[in-house]
Amino acid sequence: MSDPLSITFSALADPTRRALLARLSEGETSVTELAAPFLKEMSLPAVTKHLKVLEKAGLITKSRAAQWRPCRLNPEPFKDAVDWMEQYRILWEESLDRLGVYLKTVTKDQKNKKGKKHGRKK
Amino acid sequence: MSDPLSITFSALADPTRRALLARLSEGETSVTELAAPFLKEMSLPAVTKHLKVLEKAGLITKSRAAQWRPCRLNPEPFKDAVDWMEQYRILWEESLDRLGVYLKTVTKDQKNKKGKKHGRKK
DNA sequence: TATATACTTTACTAAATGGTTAATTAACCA
DNA sequence: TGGTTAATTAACCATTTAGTAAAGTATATA
Repeated sequence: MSDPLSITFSALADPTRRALLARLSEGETSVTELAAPFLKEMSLPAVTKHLKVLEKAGLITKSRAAQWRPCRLNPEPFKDAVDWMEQYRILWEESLDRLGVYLKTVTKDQKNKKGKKHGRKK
Repeated sequence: MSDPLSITFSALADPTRRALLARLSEGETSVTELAAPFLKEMSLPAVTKHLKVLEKAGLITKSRAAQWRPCRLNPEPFKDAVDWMEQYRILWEESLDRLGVYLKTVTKDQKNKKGKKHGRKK
């Protein structure tokens, strides 16, 4: 699993990393400041590792300023992931629509039925 | 890592699984037919496992018809993932724009410079 | 120079992931 | 009944992932 899209989705598949990205969408910050909200749940090296995952996915970049490593967002790989999803979102919403139409057809004379599952026929 | 969004992104973080979803966006099919394009690269049980990952993420559902298990797409969790991404896409495209403006400011009197890195000042 | 701050690296562990082969279940068909 | 097709389950293995504690590096500051 080494293709860029997989690496991006994999990086996004963790709540800590998504929270780090959310924080970074407000602007550049240091590792310590990024880590602060998580230090009750995990250690600083754990956050460093998460940042490394994001960095390898190309979602963030680190620079150097004295002893700090300011991190900033790099949205490009993110855009590729959105593009992949949008490509199918359309199709899938259509298929949802088709399902909707189908359900409407099937249920149009069953207006008093409440349960979504286990509905008996006729 | 057990929250729905993480499970969804994790399910998408594999090229085989994305290809399975792509195939399913054309319509319902059996496991054997879904597996066919991958049987040079991996075994049928491997595909079954991938389908199980997609199923646990709620991205597909399986029904039964004789000895076949037709699979179909279930786009709902996928939409949640798109929604999360869209939420930040806007912000991040804005930040790209800001970076673009900034770079334009910085480089407007350096039109003959070629290297992006290691550029000497003045 | 010594100490504090900001981080990273190393070495280790437990659990999850992605694959295998072989056996098993389930339905259909002759 | 016996055989074929469709798919899953079981048992196993190697690799990756996510965390830890402790040591190390680099910069600033007193």
